[in-house]
Amino acid sequence: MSKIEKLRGFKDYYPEDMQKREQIFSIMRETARNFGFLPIDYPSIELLEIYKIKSGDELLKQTYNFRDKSNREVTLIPEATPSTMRMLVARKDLIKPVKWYNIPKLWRYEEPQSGRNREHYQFNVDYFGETGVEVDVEVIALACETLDRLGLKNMYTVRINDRNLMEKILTKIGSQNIPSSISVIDHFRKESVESIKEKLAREGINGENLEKFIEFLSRSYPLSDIDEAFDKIGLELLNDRDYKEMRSELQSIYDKGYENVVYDPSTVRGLSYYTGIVFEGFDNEGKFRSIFGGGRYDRLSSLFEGQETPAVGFGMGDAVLENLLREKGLWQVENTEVSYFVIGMGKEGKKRAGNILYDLRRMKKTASMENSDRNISNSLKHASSMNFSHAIIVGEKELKENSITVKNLNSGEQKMLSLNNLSEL
RNA sequence: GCCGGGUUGGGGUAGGGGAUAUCCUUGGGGACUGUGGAUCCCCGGACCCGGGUUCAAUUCCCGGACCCGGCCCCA
Repeated sequence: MSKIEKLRGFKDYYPEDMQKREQIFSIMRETARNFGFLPIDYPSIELLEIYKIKSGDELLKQTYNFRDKSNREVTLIPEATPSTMRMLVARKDLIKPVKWYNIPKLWRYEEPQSGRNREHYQFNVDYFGETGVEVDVEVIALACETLDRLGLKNMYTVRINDRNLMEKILTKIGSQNIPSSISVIDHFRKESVESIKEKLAREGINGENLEKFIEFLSRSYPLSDIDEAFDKIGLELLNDRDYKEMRSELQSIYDKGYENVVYDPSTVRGLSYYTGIVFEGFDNEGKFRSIFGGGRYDRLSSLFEGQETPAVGFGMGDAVLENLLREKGLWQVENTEVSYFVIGMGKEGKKRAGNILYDLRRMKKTASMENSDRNISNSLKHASSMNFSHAIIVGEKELKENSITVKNLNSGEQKMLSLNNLSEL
């Protein structure tokens, strides 16, 4: 075993996996572009300070931070939002709305576990400067469309909720501490009902209110069941503005063809800065952590010394996505690319093969050539195991006739082609 | 930071206080100097690290590293 070891929690990517990753990333980029989002990028290291603005010590403990040679406290970026915010508030001339995406590498210093490494990529999308149902919908729909294009249609469910609505419910049923109650609800699926009840009781939620609320939390609601659920909990919220907005968002997402979306009161997201809609995507079987998550955070920009700018966005990590795609048998790359392996025989043959190789490349064809002294049998074996779609053979016969032999390695068919007609390939 | 389970060639494994460490696969080569995937043959390649016990440790004990999973946290 080598003494040069990989760092804990990091992963290598060999071509067989890297090709799939690149394919996934191009689907993400293309989908974002189709939705009118533009690419940005930012450094992988930031001053530790910018994470202190919106987060507590807990996050700082989990960053890859260090002092640089000028003794500045810096960190490998643990999340995308602060850098994006920094860029947004630094430019006052940007035309609104600002629609940005990117796929940064992020780092977190914590114990590796399933779907979580110390380094990962996150597809990050943000929409700044506008509010309203259709804005939220656009962001959620982009997440859905991306997953659909990855082949996951009907294999995931988006759970949405609204922070404002949740706060109204909590107030009405007697919560004395909204943020603290939110964080109890955030653990709803992880802890026993008894433990949740006990904690909510401590927040001031008791009696019939508590029973009804627990029942309300216990399931999620497709479009058809929401009114009934809100009627049943009896808080007279059916005509509430936030309720109606949440409801029409659900309706709109559904109408756009993304039907696996439900209202889920237990989806609240742990983070304190969300101000409106929050959402998370899960695989239908509930085997993995969330595939993506996000929400509206209209007040965050003001913490970065900018004006208050409406914002909604999501992050989609590569690790859970990879787990899910592997489980669904969607991790293979179907190699449909046409590629050539040029085999020259003898000194003259090799020389000619070399020239053809570069002609092919200038024609934007993918091509390599045999540079070992193998016999033709082994060369073909090699070309085949390297997944070339075609072999081009240049031997004595071809040299004489100024031609090449093109062999399709999948079908076995082969034909002669004059050098003058190389463009017919 | 905490808890559980692991670690034998590149991958998957067998074994076991003393032996040339098993088998499959991958990789390289050949049979096959102008036609691949089959078959056969040959070759290369491993006991995670450190300490302890012992005449002797890859095997037993302790510690560490790493891997898998869980907790905390989740941006």
